[in-house]
Amino acid sequence: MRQSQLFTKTRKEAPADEVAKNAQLLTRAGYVHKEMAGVYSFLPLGLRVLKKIEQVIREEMDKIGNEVLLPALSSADVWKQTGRFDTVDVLMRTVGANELSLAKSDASYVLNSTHEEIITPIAQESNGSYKDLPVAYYQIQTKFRNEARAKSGLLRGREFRMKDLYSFHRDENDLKEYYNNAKLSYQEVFKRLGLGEDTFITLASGGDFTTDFSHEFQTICEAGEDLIYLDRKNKIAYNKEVVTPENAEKLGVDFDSLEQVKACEVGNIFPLNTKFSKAFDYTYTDESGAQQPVFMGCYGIGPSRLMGVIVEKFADEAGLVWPEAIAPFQIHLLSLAGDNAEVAKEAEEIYKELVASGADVLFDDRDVRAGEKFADSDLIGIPKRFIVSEKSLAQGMVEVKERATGKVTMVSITDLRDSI
RNA sequence: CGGAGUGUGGUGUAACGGCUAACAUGUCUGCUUUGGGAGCAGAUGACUCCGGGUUCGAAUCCCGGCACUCCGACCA
Repeated sequence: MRQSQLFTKTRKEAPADEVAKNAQLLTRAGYVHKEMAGVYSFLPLGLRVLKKIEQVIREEMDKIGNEVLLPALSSADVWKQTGRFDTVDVLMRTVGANELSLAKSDASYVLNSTHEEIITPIAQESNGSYKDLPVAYYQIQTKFRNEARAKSGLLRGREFRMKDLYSFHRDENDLKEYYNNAKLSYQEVFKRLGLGEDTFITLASGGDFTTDFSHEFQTICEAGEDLIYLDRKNKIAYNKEVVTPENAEKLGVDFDSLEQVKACEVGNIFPLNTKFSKAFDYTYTDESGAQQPVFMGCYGIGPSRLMGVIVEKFADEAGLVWPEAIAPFQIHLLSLAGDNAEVAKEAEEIYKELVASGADVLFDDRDVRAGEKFADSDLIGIPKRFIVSEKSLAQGMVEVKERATGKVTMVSITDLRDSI
């Protein structure tokens, strides 16, 4: 893509109302635009990153489930059926045509904050036999949560992207087996996103559900909202909310001996057991013809929050720094031509060859000074920078600079062409 | 949802209750410059968040609302 065609521009200063590092840099670099607190538009660069994160997740989830797309909007009835219509305070309730009441209890519709209420009846329709189980569905979609306090840029939004997977099983053992397997898939996702070393399975409260603990995936991050007690040696952590004398005894863990670190929850998995199948009266027929309750699990990852976490962890003073797996482009080609037509022509040719070879490249073909191109390139944070200038061309070279390390190497144009 | 703070050109800031709301940046013209957001000249751009009130006079003081940010609560 040509940078002259990119419709966003970079800014020297972040808007005063953005305090979080991720929001400041993503806004300055033109990746996102804030619509209101906790609600962002994803602009071309930001959308490319988001899609890449989602694609990594999709590839891993395809190994353990079937992708679907569920509606963001649903009827209030299904939420009333599980009793969560009145109890979930982040639920966004809304009304339809001809409805005047704004009382939340009168709302006919819901902007979904999670999809157990939607997927359970769907699964029920097609999976009524033991032969159909286990089965798992997932989606990557926009969720709504009416957070009382949206904050920290992409880290806690009122509208955000989420991958949610739901699994259905004939009994608790089968659920457990799948659940443990899902844990491994999650670890693979975070590893591929470059967060493997700093992401830990963390015991957290079972929340609303009938379980002792749920499992969170917490990434060490100063900007995170959670405090975890980390046992690095055993690669496990405990959310502060479960650090109690009773749990110390139950788990046989001395919490005081553990390292306390701030972290951000990037994933969460719950054994739901029969909570939702009971609400919808979802049973399956076993081998003997008897009706049995279906056991469920749910598994979430927040792609847009991950984007924020990755910015928080890798960015430096000069701007964003993307891991290759999710960078908006792999190569940032800068043409420092000035009025040297030969340099411009050479840069143009290299660009065309890169594109023809399928390389993922952003070409700064703008007629601006070198300093501005460097500053923008640092800010945008593409992993590799290729610089074509009078200086480098005179030696038949292209300068290659790594964004993350600042390491510079000179590569001959012939070698570069060969490697393309 | 409790507490605190802040709302001024696209962006960042300034302005004692008193002149035509100032400066920087951005954007547009022209010149100049060309390896780290360079320089010169000109132009463009604001019902000072909304609604009331006090006052001869309000960006400024008061009341109400809304929005944003931070701390806390919450986060199935």
